[in-house]
Amino acid sequence: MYRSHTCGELQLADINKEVTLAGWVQTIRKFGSITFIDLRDRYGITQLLFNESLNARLDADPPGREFVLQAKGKVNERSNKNANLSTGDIEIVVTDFTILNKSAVPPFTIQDDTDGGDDLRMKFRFLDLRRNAVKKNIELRYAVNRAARDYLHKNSFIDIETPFLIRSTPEGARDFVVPSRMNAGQFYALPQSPQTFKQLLMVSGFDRYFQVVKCFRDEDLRADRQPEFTQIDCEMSFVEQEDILQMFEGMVKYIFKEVKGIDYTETIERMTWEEAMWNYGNDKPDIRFEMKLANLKSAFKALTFGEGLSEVFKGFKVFEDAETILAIAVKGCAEYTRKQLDELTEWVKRPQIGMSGLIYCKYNSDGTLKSSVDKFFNEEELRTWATKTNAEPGDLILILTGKEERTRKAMSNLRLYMGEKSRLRKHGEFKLLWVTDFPLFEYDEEENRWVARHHPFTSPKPDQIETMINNDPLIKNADKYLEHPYATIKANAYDIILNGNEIGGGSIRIFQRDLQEKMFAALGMSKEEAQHKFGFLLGAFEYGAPPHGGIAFGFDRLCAILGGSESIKDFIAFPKNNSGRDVMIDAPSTIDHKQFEELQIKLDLK
RNA sequence: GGAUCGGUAGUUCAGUUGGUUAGAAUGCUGCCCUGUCACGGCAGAGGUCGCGGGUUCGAGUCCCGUCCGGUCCGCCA
Repeated sequence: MYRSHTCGELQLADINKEVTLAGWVQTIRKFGSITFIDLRDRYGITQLLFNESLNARLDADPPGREFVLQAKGKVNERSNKNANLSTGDIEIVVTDFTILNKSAVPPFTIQDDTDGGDDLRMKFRFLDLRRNAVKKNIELRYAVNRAARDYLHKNSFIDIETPFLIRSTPEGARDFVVPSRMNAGQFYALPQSPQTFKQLLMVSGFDRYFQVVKCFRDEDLRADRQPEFTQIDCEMSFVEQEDILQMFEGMVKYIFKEVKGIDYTETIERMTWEEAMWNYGNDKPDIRFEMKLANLKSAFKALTFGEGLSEVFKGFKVFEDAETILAIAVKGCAEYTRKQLDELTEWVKRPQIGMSGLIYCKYNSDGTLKSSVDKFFNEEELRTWATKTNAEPGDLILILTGKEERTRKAMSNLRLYMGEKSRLRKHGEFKLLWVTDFPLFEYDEEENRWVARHHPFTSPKPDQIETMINNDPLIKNADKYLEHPYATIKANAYDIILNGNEIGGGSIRIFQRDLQEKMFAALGMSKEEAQHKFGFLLGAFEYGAPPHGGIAFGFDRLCAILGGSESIKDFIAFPKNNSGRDVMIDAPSTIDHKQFEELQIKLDLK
């Protein structure tokens, strides 16, 4: 028996017990004839006291940081207690000890606020995971996983594994491919999601499926994007959109309760994609704060409730030429100094935002208005801006102008930036939101065709199926794609947003062969091509496919947000870096000549 | 594919206008210390300034290239 107790459990009640502990040496504090060693394991830290009698043995075989140590002794009440430690009332008076294994000096300190940089921590991830700060993230991840499974199990979902070696489909993200030795010259692809398999499971009659499953996408990475990531993938039969929203609201709320102890009792807010884009410039708004975008002028044709050109802009060229003029009112910022406003201007001019300038208008607390464009507008005109932005005395109105899409995106970023600055994005506050009625199609100007915004298995709103079927997807003049009927078709698709992050998304699927074929045709796929790539699914739809729909949650991202972090790397035991490398095992790597030979593959690197 | 920030002791960083022997903290090693818990005190070791080239009497510092890492844009159905 290596241990009788863990390093996190002994209390005053255990005094005088003979115990054996095993763990890692956190710190050693020597005081001449007595020595303290803090012993750490997964559960906590317990102080060991080595009296004079053990000095000879300590000198002969001195333990160091991160040595694996087994210690036998008696639980003793401390004379000086440590309130910072859960076991701080007691210590172990050691009678015997064994060094189970030595350790090299670790390259960084195993502490909450380590001195190690990211790169080094990733190289020695196995040590990094010993740190409480990282360990608790991994534990939180398991708690979320367990809560999700628990909820889904209670609701009759069953976990079914789907294959990782599948066929490549060029729709969507770039596939990771795996060469097949037994089928030389052919390749598997790793799934971007188990989408088609879960739909086939619906045809099979498993009417409630889920899987906590790895997905793979060979695209460039970000702080919240890894090449392999985990989804909570779910699908249900005989459901409408409302059924899905209800079921998975329930799941998210259950997770909140189980993992964070939060009673999220209020109904989750909903808005359409149009409302989100119009009011927040973004399809995943952070609704912890208002600061809605005021559209002073908009040419956003895909939105059906746009406003016309206002008369107040006459004579000011920047406004007259702009496709869009967007404004926000930032609460209580009318006192901003010239320097602060210049900094904001610089911020929007950065290449990532890409605006050419920022117009401001201070709505002073005394009710007067002062703008950066005073020579074009009188106070009366400025007041209409204040009305449109719902500004009050003391607020600062910020205005961006330019091309529709770019300006909307920039303003959405500026809104978040000002929200952050004004501390409106409160840590520890969680606000969920459903965004519904996404466009079914998006126009891809490079490929010069419509692409599915969600994926090609998403169904159109029932009353818009006619629009899809009766219109030729071909566009002669690519500039005018917004005027094409396809631009207005909405999908039975929905995203769930948490604090401005998309944590899940799904749709009601197409389940009839002919509609699915029409969809492929709309995406510019010939009948033969569709049959070749998705024949298995089209075929299955002929054998009694039930109406179905589902959702997939970004598990890593959900964990990160619940853990109060922006980066999902801290919630993945062994993550990859920005270039998709695992710096610990140094992957990817070259392979042997023999392996190439077996695969009958010849490298020809450019 | 692009932008941007960084790379100096084991680690985290400082290093001025290009100028003597490249510093601090922490970690590490040795000695002292019976109640510490960020222990303390004394002493010591520790550097290919990412790499390659250039400018210069002289480069950690300036220029060019390159590699590595972070963040972002494009991309991510």
